[in-house]
Formats: sequence, structure tokens, C-alpha cells
Amino acid sequence: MHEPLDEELPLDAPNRRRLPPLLRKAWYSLNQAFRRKLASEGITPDQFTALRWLVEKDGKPTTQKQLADLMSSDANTIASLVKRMETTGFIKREVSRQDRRANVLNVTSNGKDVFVRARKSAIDLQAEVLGELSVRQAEEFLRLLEKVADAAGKSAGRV
Amino acid sequence: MHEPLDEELPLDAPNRRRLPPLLRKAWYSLNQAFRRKLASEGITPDQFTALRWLVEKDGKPTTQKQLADLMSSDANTIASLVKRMETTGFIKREVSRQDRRANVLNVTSNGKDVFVRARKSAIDLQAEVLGELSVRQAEEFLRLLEKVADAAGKSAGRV
DNA sequence: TTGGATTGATACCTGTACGTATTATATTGT
DNA sequence: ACAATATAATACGTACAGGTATCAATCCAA
Repeated sequence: MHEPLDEELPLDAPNRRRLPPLLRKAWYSLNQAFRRKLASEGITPDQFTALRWLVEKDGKPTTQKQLADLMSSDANTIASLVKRMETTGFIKREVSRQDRRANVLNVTSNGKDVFVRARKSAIDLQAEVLGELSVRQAEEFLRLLEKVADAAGKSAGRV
Repeated sequence: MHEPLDEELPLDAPNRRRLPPLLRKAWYSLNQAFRRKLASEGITPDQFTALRWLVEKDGKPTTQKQLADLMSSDANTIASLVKRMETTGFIKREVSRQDRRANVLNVTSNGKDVFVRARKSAIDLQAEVLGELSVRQAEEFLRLLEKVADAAGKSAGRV
């Protein structure tokens, strides 16, 4: 029992599965679900993502530019994001000693506490969503998604 | 030649493939690449998406609420989107005869022209990105992505 | 039929994406 | 050493996500 491969239909025929709307729904739904789980912590999904990268990089100093690359974002967006996060008290910024143009980002103990609590919600949600697939399907899906993400990154001029 | 399934690692271990960053990179990169391709047409990716749904629904009257569901968005966002699009002259709005709370959306001939031209860029881009996978892999990927998108939609409280 | 609940659209708010332009610092070629 | 160039961060602008509150129209139950 195979589904037809739809090779005869145009790439964007309304009745076949299309990448953009599916990707859009997956991303926005995941984000919205996560936003609601995080609401009580006073943190947004993007701020959580930033905290995760910074905590994982703990030890190695991380600049805003590096964070922008890790988050597939850009310098403008990160500048305002870290500004809000510094105001809230999740991180601190200091000028890099190696390069006085760059700001090194540091997670405060408060930021780390919030991250640790929020991390549980993140794991729950990912399990909830990927739980619809078998373990093997989930692995295969993530492998293909990585290829698609890289290809899209190339098209967007990201290295 | 199998990769290890990583079943022993925690779901969010830094060295395994994780859903959120991959989904984020795929979606934002695709969007950014598309935004650049569309820049000359004076239209944004979201406006293109709205036009696509409206053109495909041609004949059946579509309200803002319905468009919000189709775009996995919400009423607020759609209200400001269609307002901009009406100002630009891509669509027109009129009060529904069946329900005077609702606005029925109509694509203008100008809007349709822009859509038809932009559609080429969209098809090119999708082919470029999915071209990294074999036809069979692409079909499988989209099938799994649909399941993930539905699961995420359920978590977000979307029907 | 009327009063309460629901629903479509909107205003207003904060957070984020990303484009251009500007400033300060680094790096590189000669 | 100096001038051209590149890079990190930022200010500012427009577009979009999605929350709460409000209004008007509709629906429904007693």
C-alpha cells in the first residue's frame, strides 16, 4: 500500500503536500504551544533559545554575532533581544578583551534558574510532537529536515 | 551503514539533532530566501501566501477568519496583513451577506498579476530546496512533516 | 422573544525578522 | 605607518506573531 508519488503534478498543485505551508504550520504551532507553556516563567521562546545556546556554550565566551549564527538569526534581531534580556536580568554583556567591537554574553544565575525550569517544558513539548512518529521515523525525519534546513540556508546565503 | 539512533541520549542533548533549531533554520532560511526573490515584485512572503490561498479558493468567498486558519495564523495578524494588502491594491474587502460580522476577501486583477509572476520564484525555490533529496525521500519527508505539523497544531490548541 | 454566550473583526501592546545606514574597531595590502 | 576594506554592534523603519480588551453581530436556550 503505497501512496502515489504525485510526480505528474506541478510542484505547487493545491492538492499535493507542499513544503512552505507545512513548514509554516509546524514552526508557528510549535512556537505558540511553547510560548504558552513558558508564559508563567516570564520568558519567550526566542529568549529561551538564546539561553540554551549560552548555557551550552558555558565556559567559551560567546558574542552577539556568534549567537546570531547559532540561532539562524541576524545581528539586528539579536541586538534587541539581548537588550531586553539584559534589562530583565537574564544575561549581562561586557566588551570583549580580544575584540573591543564585540560584546561577550554571560548568563546570570537568575537566567540560569529560569532556563533550567523552562527546559522541562521544552523536553515535554518535543516528546509530545515527535511522539506521533516511531523512534526510527523521528530519526529519519530529523535527518531529512537537517538536509532541507541546510539547503534552505544555502539558498538564503547563510553559510 | 546505519547511524546510531541515539536512544540513550536525553531528548535535548546538544550533540543530537533537535527539532526546534532545525525547524527554525529551515523556516527562517526559506522565508529569507523567498523574501529576496520577491523584493522586486513589491510583495512579502506572507502576502504571497495570502494571495495563493485566495486565488486557489477562487469562486468560494473567503473570510479573514478562514484565511487565518489556512495560514496557521490568527485574526489579529491577518487583520493588519489584509489592511496593508488592501492599501496596496492587491485585494478588496466587502461585508459578507451571510454574516455581517465577516469580511469577504477578493483578489484584484493587479493582485492576481503579481501573484502569477511571484509564483515562478516560489516553485523555483521549493525545487531548489527539496532538490537535495531524492523524489522518494522528498515524498517521505513531506508526509512526516505533515504528521509533525498536525501534532504541533494539536499542542497549540489548533484544530 | 429576550438575555446570555459565542464569534468575526479590530485597536493596542510587546516581541521578533530583517532591510538600510552609521559608528567604532580590526585587519590587510602596500 | 597609512589608507582601503571588512566586521560587530546599533539606530531606525516596516512587517508580522500573538496576547488582551472591546464592539458589533449572531446564535441559542429558557
